[in-house]
Formats: sequence, C-alpha cells, structure tokens
Amino acid sequence: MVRAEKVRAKPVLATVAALAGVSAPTVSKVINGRDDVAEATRLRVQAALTELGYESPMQRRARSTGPDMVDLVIDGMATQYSMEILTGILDYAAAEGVDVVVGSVTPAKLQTANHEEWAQRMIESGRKGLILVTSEMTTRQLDSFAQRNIPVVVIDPLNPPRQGFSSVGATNWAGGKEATEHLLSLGHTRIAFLGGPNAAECSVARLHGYLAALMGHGIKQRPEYILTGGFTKTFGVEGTRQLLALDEPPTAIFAASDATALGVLEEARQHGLRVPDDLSLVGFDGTPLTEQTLPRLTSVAQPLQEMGRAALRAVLRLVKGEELDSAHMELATELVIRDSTAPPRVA
Amino acid sequence: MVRAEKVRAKPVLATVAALAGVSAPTVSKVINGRDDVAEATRLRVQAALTELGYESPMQRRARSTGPDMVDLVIDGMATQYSMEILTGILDYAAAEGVDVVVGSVTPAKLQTANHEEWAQRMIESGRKGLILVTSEMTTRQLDSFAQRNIPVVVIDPLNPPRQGFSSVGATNWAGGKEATEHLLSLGHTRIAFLGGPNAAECSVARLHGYLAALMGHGIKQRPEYILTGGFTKTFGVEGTRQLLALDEPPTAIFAASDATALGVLEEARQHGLRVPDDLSLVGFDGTPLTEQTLPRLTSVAQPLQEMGRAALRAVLRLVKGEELDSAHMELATELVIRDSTAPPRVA
DNA sequence: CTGAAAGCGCTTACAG
DNA sequence: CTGAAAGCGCTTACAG
Repeated sequence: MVRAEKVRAKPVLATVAALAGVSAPTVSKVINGRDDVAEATRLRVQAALTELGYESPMQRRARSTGPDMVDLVIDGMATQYSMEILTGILDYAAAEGVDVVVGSVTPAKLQTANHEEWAQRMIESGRKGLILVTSEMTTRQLDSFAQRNIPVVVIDPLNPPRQGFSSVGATNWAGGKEATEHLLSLGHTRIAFLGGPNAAECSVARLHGYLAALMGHGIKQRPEYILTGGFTKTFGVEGTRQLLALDEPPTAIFAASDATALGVLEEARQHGLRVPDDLSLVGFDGTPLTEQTLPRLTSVAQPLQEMGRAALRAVLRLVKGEELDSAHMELATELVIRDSTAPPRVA
Repeated sequence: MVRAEKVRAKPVLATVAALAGVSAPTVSKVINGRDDVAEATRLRVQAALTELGYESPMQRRARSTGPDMVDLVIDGMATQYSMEILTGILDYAAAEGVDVVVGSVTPAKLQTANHEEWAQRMIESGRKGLILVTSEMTTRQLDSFAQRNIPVVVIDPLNPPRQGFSSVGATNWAGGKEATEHLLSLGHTRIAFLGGPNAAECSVARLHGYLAALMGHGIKQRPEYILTGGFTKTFGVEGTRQLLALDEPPTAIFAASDATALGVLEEARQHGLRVPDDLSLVGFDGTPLTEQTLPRLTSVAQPLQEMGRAALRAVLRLVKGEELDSAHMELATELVIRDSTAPPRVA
C-alpha cells in the first residue's frame, strides 16, 4: 500500500493559524499590523508565517505575473565607468524583458540602510534580485536578502569573494601585470603605481599584478613609487605631484583607473612634462575617456558592458533557481595601446 | 428633504456586470482572458470595464501600497548628457523615496512599441508616471497613457510643445544668443553654426538664438556657415572639414553640443589650427567633457541635473493630481567661459 | 456561451 | 485580546 506523501500545499491563512494555534482572524491582524494582538501571540504568528513562507495573494500575484524586476544600486553614477556597466545591464534587460529599478537606495545610504525593510519592500514590489556595483554588504546584511531568497550579485566587489554572494569582475591581476609588462618592454624600469582605495580588492589585485611583472623582470619594487588613494582624478593630480617631487622620479606611471590617469596627464602638463615623451602613462578601465584625452590614453580595458550583462544574467539564473557555473566570475581585460606610452628618454 | 447624491463607489465586479448586463462570472472570465465568452459579450464587458475604470484588488493594492514608481526612457544612455540628467532624476528620486524603472523600453523601440500594452503593463506593475528624455511620441501613442491617467513628462522634447504632455527644457534660444554674442563681443564676425538633427526643436531654437545675435549686430547670415547634422562628435569632424574648405572659412564656430565641439577640436588640430588662437569654439551642454578637453571648452551650460529633478517633480505632482504651474518649463542656461575662445587673429 | 450556486481566502464587526 | 460568525469580492465547476 502506497502512502501518499502529502505535497506541502501552498500555505494559506488557515494553515498558519493552525501552526500558531490561533484563529485565522488573528493571523490576519498580525499581517496587517493591527495593534490589538498580544505581543506573545504576535511573535508566535510571525514565527509561523516565516516557517511556512506565507505569501498573501497579492504577493503571490506580484511574483508570478508582470515582468521580472531587479534592483540595481550603482556607486558614483556620474562616472563613465558606471555608465558603461549600466548600459550593459540595460541592454540585456531590454532584450530579456526585465525591468531594472535604479536608485531606490543610494550607495551612501547603503551602509546605514535598514536591509530588513529594504528586502521586505523588494518582495512586496515583486523585485527578485539585486545587483550592486562596487559596493559591499556585511554578511548580516546579506542575510536579509538570503532569507527571502533574493539573490545578490556584486560587480567589482570591494571585498574578496565570500560565501553567500556571487560576483562579477575583471582579471585585475592579469591586467595590472600586462600594463606593467608593456611599460617594461618599452624599456622603463622606474615605474610608479597609483592605486585606488586601499580597501578595494580590485585595486589590490592590480597592484599585485604590477609587483609580479616587476619581479618577473628582476626589478626591485620601491615603496615610494607605490601610492594608493582612490579612483579619482584628484588623486591622480596629488599622486603625480608627490611622485615628481622625488629625487628620482618615475619615467612611467600605471594608474589604476582612467580618471586617475586623467589627473596624471594634467599634473604632468603643469610640470612641463610631455606625455609620452617625458612620461609614459597607462590607465585602467578603457572608458571612452581614453579616446578623448590628448594624447589618447593607453589603458587596460575592462569589458564593462559585458560585466553588466553577465551580472544580470547571473541574477536571473539565480532567480530561476538555477545554479551558476561559478559563484565568482572574472572577465578578461585587454591592454589597448594608444598614444600615451613610449620608450623612456635616454637619461 | 435632502436627497443623498450617491457617491460613485469604487467599481467591483458586480457593478461592471450590472452595467454590461451580464453576470459577475462572465466579467471575471473577460478579465482573465478566458476564451469561452462570445465576442460581442466580451466587447460589451470591456466597454463597461473602461467606463467604470475597474481595477482588480491587486491593481488597487499595487497602486496604493509600496513606493511610487515611475518609468524612465532615456535616449543614448552612454552620453554624458544623459548621465547628468539621470543623476538629477535619481538624486531626487532617492530623496523622495520614489523608485525609477529604467530601460523597460529602449529608445529605438519607442516608435514601434505597442503603447497600449506598455501602458497596461505600467498600470499592472503600479507604475504611475513616465519620463522621456529627448524622445517623442505621437498624439495617438500619448493617448494610451492619457486614458490610463499616466502622466508623461518629456525632457528636451524633439518636437515643439504640444497639448497633452508636459516638458522640461532649457532656454535654448537665449543660450544660442548668448554664445554667439560672446563671440561677437570678442570681435568675430565670421561665425559658423554646427547644429543638431534638423528635427530637434532645441537645436532649431539654438540656431535662431544664433541668428538673432547676428542680426542684432547687423551681421548678415551666410547659409554656408550654417550646417546641421546631429549632436555627435562625428558631425563635428565632418562639419569642420566642410567649413575649413570654404574660400572664407569662419574664425569661430558655435557647436550645438559639447560632443560636436569635441569633433571640431579634433578636426581643427588635424588642419594645424590652434584653438583658440586660430579658431574660437563654443559648445553647448556644459557636460564634464568641457573640463577634460585641451583647451578647456567654453560652453553654454544646461542645468541638466536640475532638469532631471524638475521633470521628476512634475511627474510626481501630476501623479498626485496636482496642477503644474506651467506645462512647459525652461530652465536657464549659463555661458561658462573657459579657454576655447579668444579674439580673432587680425586678418 | 452563460450564469446560479458553491467555494475560497481574507477581513470586518462585535460579543465575550 | 481573541475568535465565531458574517461578509466581501473573486473564481470555479457545472447544468442548461
């Protein structure tokens, strides 16, 4: 005799009520936030709601009909870097018929935001996944999303890959190595590095690529040639000023972002140095900026649009309950040689 | 004796059924797209649904709870112009707790999209307003939104202001006039104009500002100095090539966008002309690009972020059922003098 | 194809 | 504070 294993039916109010040992009206009151419910009862009901994963008809409908929606929190909207990623995400979203909600939480508020509320609000609005760009959440914050089955994918995460979230990045180490090797192959030996924020994993990886290239060529690293500050133009200006004040200034600079390289270019000009004749310069990112400067900027291009697409694809797969081939994906960078690098002047 | 005027109650299935002369189950079938309903009946029911403005409980709930959401369709995401506007919209959206859905329809698809379906989908997802950036819809397309009470605000509309939609722009005529007067005051008389697409109202206004300035100084316009093509760098290159081939080339160029001005700069350099010594140049938009070129670009700044904010503010007011002070708003431009303009060489 | 009847799941009004 | 009872609005199953 076959015992029919009862399929776990979708929970309705009555199911929850039974589990919590109360009546349906009481559950209804808890759900609707009425205050005529004893605290102890409320807690028991809430436990039952969570355990059964109760969804109101509205929520179920929101989840099953209408277009898929994902949230996107993008850091520093105004940069070309962000724009490229955004373009990639929106292109793919349009093709897939997915809607992207941008800016419900600003990056500045990301740290202080109430992630429980945010996740809850996403559920209620039928939003199914979250993409973060160069932002980070604590494990505890991620839990708010994990508990509600909202997948999170981070593009260019600030922290090293960790359990519980997926990420998309570029081959930062290889890119940093390639940039530096290009300068070495031109004959430079005094090569400085202007890095991003210390906390940024991607910048650390670029630095180590730089160090690996130096080491591979038997060139000793000089601490005074390695400065970190941020991916900004301002830091490019300041860093360059500092480097040019050295007794033995570098003949080449590898800037960990194109924006920083722009600052280098400007400050070099202030000092009467011509790029690439007096100073070679390699940027990182490969934003349209590289074509707008004079000279045009040699830069390690990140496949930013592809990274955006890959992140959205990953979120959508996770939403459908599929597994990712790999939780952490690195897309290949490519050194694009333009006009800002040349052999060093013979000293 | 007071006759109670019956307040028009919110329509439920039964109300619609009564009006259509059918039963509630039949209305239910129509709403849910069942095919066991006679065509004539279906039409009668649909008419009743529209007339009463019936909303399902789900729709009502979606409309009344959760954050306000608006759709945003932005043309040419990758340009700095679009970015500035987007930043303004997102800043204000974050402050107001409004969510912005970007990219459910790409601009290319805007013309061919099924606006009925789109509007319906917006209603179903609880989206309440629509902002278009430099795009346009036909009156018939706008009707799809108007019928459903979805307000539409256009930023920098391609067509002149029209009944039925609201718009936010900049003082293009005044800006064009100011740019040209700046060049005139430096002593230029041979001033060319490189305009955007012919269809673009904002470019036409800039052209007429240019013409007004010339006329005000008693200078005759020369047809060969007036070229229109697009707001692109490519057109800046081509237009400049054409202008420099003239027997009497201009000593100054007013480009109707910064991107176009960038092309002018590049092509002038190809011809060995120095800016501003040999050729003065004024751009339009005031994007960050103006600070990145060498020389830095004198440009008529549009308050792009403010325009974004104003557009969202307008949509939200319309959503609340408030009146706008004016359906069409122009925010002030400002000529920012940088390094790309100087008196003409003495010929 | 249509609708009376039954049913579903949530909410409201109110007695205790 | 709780829940039996009534009610609401939509949907389903089925008789004609």
